[in-house]
Amino acid sequence: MKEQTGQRKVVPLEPETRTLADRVCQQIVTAIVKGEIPPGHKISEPELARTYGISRGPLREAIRRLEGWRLVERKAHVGARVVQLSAHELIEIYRVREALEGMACRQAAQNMTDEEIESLKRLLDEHEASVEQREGRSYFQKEGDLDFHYRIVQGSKNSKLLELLGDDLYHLVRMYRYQFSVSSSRPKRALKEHRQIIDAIEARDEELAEMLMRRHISAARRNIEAKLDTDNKPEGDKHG
Amino acid sequence: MKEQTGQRKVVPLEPETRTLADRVCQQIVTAIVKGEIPPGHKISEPELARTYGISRGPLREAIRRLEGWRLVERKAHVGARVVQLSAHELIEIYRVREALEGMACRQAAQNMTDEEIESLKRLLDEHEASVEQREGRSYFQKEGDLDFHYRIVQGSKNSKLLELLGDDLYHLVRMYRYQFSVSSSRPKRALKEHRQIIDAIEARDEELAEMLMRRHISAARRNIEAKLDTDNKPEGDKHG
DNA sequence: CTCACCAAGATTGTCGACAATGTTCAATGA
DNA sequence: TCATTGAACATTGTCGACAATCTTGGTGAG
Repeated sequence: MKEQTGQRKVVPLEPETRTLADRVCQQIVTAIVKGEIPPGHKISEPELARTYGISRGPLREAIRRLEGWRLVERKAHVGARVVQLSAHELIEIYRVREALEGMACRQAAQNMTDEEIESLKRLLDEHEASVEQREGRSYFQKEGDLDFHYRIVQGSKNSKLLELLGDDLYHLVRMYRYQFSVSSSRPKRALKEHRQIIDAIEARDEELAEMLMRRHISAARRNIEAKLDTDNKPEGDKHG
Repeated sequence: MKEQTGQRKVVPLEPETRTLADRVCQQIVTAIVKGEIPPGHKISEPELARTYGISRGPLREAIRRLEGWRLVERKAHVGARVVQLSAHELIEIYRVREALEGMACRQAAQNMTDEEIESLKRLLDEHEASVEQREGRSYFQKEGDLDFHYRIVQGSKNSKLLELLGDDLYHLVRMYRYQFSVSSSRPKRALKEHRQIIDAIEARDEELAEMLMRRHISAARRNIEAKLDTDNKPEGDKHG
């Protein structure tokens, strides 16, 4: 607003305005999501404090916020652990996503700007190129899929939806995608479904958009269920 | 598991096993929800530390968890404030509730035990008595309504749903119910809708149960929208 | 040999102090 | 008169130390 008050540079340069706890919180989230700190693993305060070169104060605050996000669970006088979702809970998350993102997609059909739609279509073009080239790096595919979903939720213009999905559920989904390579098994199929969805949004067909998104996530859920079944049943008991 | 190891009393009596930060966190939540700390109000660390008689350490951790729950917002080097929802955001929450609790109600029709259904029906009997007697204490009515919804969500047996609704959204809903006396305007109507819902659940009619719940919450949302309209429109601008 | 008990070590919880940043308000000059 | 500056104050951020609790390994009795 007021930039010409003096001839000095007014650009604050954003001099690392975030607090230590904020930064370390983000680092821990990344570490958890990437699987560097696996689910169920103990979060040792002295160890992490040494790792990040900070004292335990900000670290504990970061852990408390992660606790609020339900990425870690804490027991008094015992310590914090990364949450470990059962197969059942992972399925539950996908059911919640089905309801939430179905609604998000409906609202996105109402509220997304033409510009956002165009941008999202370009993103899908990139994904298609990536899939066709079969670069083998499933990383892009995994993150790309959530990028798509994230943008839909953004397009719904419902901030509460964005908080719930973006801050709570997507972290967990990401985390378990890194762990087992879930849901990247049918990239072409998924991409086709993404295109259908954005087409419905572009046509402002709320009904269809919601239905397609629900079906898309439902398919992903059944895909995981099948995978979990084949992972659990045939091997009997491992490492006798 | 092992209880008879010695002849001493093994009952731990739960000697205040919770941590200071845990207890003060709950106290702050209560204070916020009851409106003792109103929306948008500054959360002063020295002041609260004096109030609760603790040091700033545990207090800051409690605030960080509340930040994760999105009950407070924090700006670095400035402080934390209780979230202040715009009318638009409150409506957004009700839309999210519509999707989430609709699904919860469907799953409750699948998964609630007969015992839980009976218990919930008895709760509605209590509510009815309360409404008929018109005790005037709207407190029970307000809390009673959320009790009903909470039990439905519990009955869905979907733990993620319970976390999202019970820990995140219901706090906010409660908070704004205390603030303006929202949605207690049609207690008889609401009670009738509750009865319809539990009847559908008892009949294991998933489709109907979901539809009734969505309609119930949608009606509450429109009720709020109307209230907000009449609150904002007629007065023009208040206090010159 | 097994189990209970106990002591030492490690980890978590709490506190007070200091540093860094933001805010307020009075004094100054145009 | 009004905007700007800067200094004093208050608040937030970070740290190290101590207390409380849990865990672990060893010892001894049955």
